[in-house]
Amino acid sequence: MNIGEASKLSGLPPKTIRYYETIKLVEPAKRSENGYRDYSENDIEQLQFLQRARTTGFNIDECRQLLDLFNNTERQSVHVKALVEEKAAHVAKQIEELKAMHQCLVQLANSCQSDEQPHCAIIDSLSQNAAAQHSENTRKEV
Amino acid sequence: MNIGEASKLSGLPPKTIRYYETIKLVEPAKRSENGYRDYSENDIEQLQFLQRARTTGFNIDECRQLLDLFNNTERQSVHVKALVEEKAAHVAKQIEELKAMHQCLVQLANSCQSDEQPHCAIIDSLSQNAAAQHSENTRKEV
DNA sequence: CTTGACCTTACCACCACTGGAAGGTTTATG
DNA sequence: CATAAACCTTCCAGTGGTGGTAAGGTCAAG
Repeated sequence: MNIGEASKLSGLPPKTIRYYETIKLVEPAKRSENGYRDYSENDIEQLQFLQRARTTGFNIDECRQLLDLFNNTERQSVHVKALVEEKAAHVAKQIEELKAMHQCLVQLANSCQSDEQPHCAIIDSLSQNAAAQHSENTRKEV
Repeated sequence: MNIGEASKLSGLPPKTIRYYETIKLVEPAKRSENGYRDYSENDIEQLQFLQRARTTGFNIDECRQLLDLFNNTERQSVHVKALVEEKAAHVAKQIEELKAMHQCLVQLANSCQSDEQPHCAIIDSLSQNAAAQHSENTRKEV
């Protein structure tokens, strides 16, 4: 089957499938006589696996490891779980960072009196002395 | 002052400062007779402003807008606030997405019996039919 | 005089694609 | 049968925000 159909079945754009081949994430597909890539059922499975793993949040390197485990019938499930848990911990950390960032943004927004005047506590806060936002009269000594 | 000191005062690596110049995020710095970049107090302020805005989570394009507002004494604080609130909403959305991803990973990890056997519910779940994980005897008809 | 710490430009690499150009092949339609 | 549309191919460039390196100029200290 051609790359177009493989794309539909796997949910990955043709470009991405070719890209995965160039970075050796998947084996190069067989070629038909006309030079077109020709995908087997097994190839499709791998591509679907990758599509799911990517949308689940694994990056290419992690997908490579998962795919190795996927293709290795000697695998031990404890290894797979370790990989997933590591990833979960990483995502949890990202969430914490974003929460902090969000909190910071909300505080900034709240500090602004939001009118047609040029004076803005957000600008003050991002400029010069971050301490300024802690004093009530956020004065413009700049 | 040279770029090294500007770097220390602003918290931005010299590379990043030069990069900001090439993408015209900041005005090109004056040059000393020897060709070295020469930074003024005002330049440092702008760089510090950028450093804070970046670590607060604004990307380059958003920094460009913030910097315009920073430099525009005719600004209306309501515009600044709008920018920050938009960003906060965006970050909130990112957090939700990551939470969903985290939830998915945790479920995957929990579904795995984690032993030395090759059979693994995580692999099953990422491969072929996601429905397989719902049946108890996740058989290998593949 | 030499060493080392700075500075300069310019280029490649990263991640995970995505878009486009230029060209070959197949299929559908007139 | 001619042509056009829809495929397919490879290759090149760009994204964001640096990091790293190279090759070279400048400056201060011993």
